[in-house]
Amino acid sequence: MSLSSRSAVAIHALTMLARWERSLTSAEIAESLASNPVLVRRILGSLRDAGLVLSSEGRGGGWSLARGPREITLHDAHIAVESEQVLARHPHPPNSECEVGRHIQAILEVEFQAAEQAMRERLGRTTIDDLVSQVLIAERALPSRRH
Amino acid sequence: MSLSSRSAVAIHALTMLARWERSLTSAEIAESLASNPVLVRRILGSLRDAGLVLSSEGRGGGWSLARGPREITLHDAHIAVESEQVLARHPHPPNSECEVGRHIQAILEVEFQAAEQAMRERLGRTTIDDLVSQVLIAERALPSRRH
DNA sequence: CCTAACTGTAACCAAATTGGTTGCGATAAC
DNA sequence: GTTATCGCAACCAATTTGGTTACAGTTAGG
Repeated sequence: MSLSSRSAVAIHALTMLARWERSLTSAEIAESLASNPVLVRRILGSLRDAGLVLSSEGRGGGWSLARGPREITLHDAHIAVESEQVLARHPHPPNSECEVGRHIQAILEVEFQAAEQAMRERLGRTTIDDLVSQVLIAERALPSRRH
Repeated sequence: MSLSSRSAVAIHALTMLARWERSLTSAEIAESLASNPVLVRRILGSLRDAGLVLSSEGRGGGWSLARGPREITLHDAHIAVESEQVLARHPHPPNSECEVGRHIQAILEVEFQAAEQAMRERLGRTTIDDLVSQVLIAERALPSRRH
């Protein structure tokens, strides 16, 4: 299988905040995700720790973007909620008495980091604002009920 | 966390097969991995299904490369043992009554596939032969005991 | 033909992770 | 002070993971 879906949830939430341009509660976001508020607060909490969103407590509180949607990339969201390693390394060190075992970890580390970097670089090219634009385009393409 | 370490194990095994240029048993490979033969057979079984290695049963049997080490990339090993998706999608479909929920899955799918493709492309640039070369170089750099 | 050395595979295990949930305390607006 | 919100700990079932045991099937060699 793959990683957790936290990235998808985080990006979904960020897109909502950028789309509606107002503070949203964890309940509102949870409804769109067909999930529940606690899960949303968990993930948005990571985004807040990473400086992507702001939260305010108490009545009327909720979540809002900490910077413009053009200044938040999918990569920002990804690293905020997910561990750095996407490709898992050896579960434990190989046998150092084997010539391959002695060196493979260090060699693989370089290769895997390069591959992960390529993925991050691609994620970094799309902003939350791009996603909002795409949502609006997709919505316009729907058979409208207004006429 | 990240994916399973099957890729790392598969690449390790392929590198051994290319380095020693002879048939190896799952026990020999397991020893280098500090793991056990059944696990190795499981993973090498996937590599065989993908056409990367050959196995022969019975006494004197074991595993060997099905093609030259220059014709096997890290990407080949990766897709042979791991599911395609590296970035997890939504755990379940979002609420289609929300404008963002309606479209985010399809939009994210394109972005995530592009990011995964970038990673695969990078993995595809390194061959098992490259790793063997790097092992030999690293080994030569070690303080030798022979003099 | 028998035995030893292999692969193949099913069954099982403990540990970790995941998405989800409940409960409750803290905070702030009204 | 009541209500709406976040913050957080605790817990849960399901899944995945690396690992292990057990054993059947296959092949080479004596």
